[in-house]
Amino acid sequence: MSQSEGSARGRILEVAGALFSERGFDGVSVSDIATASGNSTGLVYYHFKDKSTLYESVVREGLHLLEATAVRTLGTPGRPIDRIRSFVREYMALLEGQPALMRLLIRSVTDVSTPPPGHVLMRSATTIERLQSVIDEGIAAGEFRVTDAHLAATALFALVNTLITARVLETPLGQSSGGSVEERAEFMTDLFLRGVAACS
Amino acid sequence: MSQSEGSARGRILEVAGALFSERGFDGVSVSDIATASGNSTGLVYYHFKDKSTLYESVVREGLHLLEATAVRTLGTPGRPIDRIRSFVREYMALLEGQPALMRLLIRSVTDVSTPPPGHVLMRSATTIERLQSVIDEGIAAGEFRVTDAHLAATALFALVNTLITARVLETPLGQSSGGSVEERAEFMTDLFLRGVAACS
DNA sequence: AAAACTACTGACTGAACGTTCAGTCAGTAG
DNA sequence: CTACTGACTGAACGTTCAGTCAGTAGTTTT
Repeated sequence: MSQSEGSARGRILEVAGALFSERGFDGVSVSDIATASGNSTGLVYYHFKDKSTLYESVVREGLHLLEATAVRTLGTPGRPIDRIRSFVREYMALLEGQPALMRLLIRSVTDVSTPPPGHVLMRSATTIERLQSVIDEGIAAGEFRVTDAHLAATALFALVNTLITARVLETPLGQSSGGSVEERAEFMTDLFLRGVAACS
Repeated sequence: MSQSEGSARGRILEVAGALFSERGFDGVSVSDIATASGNSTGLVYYHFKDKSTLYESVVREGLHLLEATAVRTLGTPGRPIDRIRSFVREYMALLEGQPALMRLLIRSVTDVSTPPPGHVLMRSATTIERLQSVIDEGIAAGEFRVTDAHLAATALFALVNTLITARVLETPLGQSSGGSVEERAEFMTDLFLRGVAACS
């Protein structure tokens, strides 16, 4: 909010996120970030201890967004089936709207050497657990019939992430999976729910 | 096979694959590869034009393995349902047996700057197309009922890849999705086939 | 008005990097 | 013995990078 304090810092974070997501941790120099944000390298080191800390801050910010979506959609009362639907819809819409975030997360998962190691996976695990407990509720309510709720939750999470990943990665190649986010989200959720449903 | 000819070259390829998969293109120096394979840097440049070409060779080799599996399992005659089952089983088993390969492929997909750009995605697209035509057959035979065969194929491909990815990435974190490859492959295929089946 | 503090600059350093290259050496064919 | 090859070495190159530091300008405190 304050003009001088935090303004440059915020701009650095923003630019760093865009660059890291496109070229990866090693592919971006501190000087790149400084220049692109209209600052000096010294200022970057004034605000962030080192390059790793800056990267960590960017990832942490993105993760917070996703987690908030999971909590909001899965945590509200309602039928399991509806909560899952709204989770998939909003989660996919969020990531589709921020391609840089999705790319950044994929990168930070694969770059074991990169900080924070395993952080993204840990957060993903809590989202999967949240999904799992909703599926467990569905089983208890007799709406779902599935032998392993955790595996089912993982599968759903996999579907959501990979469909978005495919879209994000295809863009630079000029390909397209076709259909809007909403359409693909619905198709995917239907597929999953049919696979998981207590077939009447 | 021959002792002197190709032996050093093969060793370099092997070591490069292991290192690239763990630390990424930028995280590994040519000198690292030379030292780890017991050679000089000069020899690496004797066998490979440059670092990019070496990386490309490693990725290409891995892709060939996967494509061969897809062709073999999906190309043979038989019921669509059985071909899909055997594809999932063998594809997942192959990747689970070679964690380095899976990691390398994920990396090469995310590292747009890295060579060959988009190559892995293109190959994935052909596998998805192969899956799609099997699903189309299933629809024609009245075994499947699904509105978008391409999207369904993408979803299946997503499931396979992400479940394996999860396993591969979890390992260094000491977590585990539980169950053997076969069990998880079967659970996953059932989920998918039930979602896609012409519910009787 | 002096001192202290915050935000910031840009020149600089030492290490590490990809790549090149002159040269060694075992082997082979004539 | 000569001419030649293909595999291989290791030092050296130019460049890039993360991180440092002395210093400046503006504001706030004493």
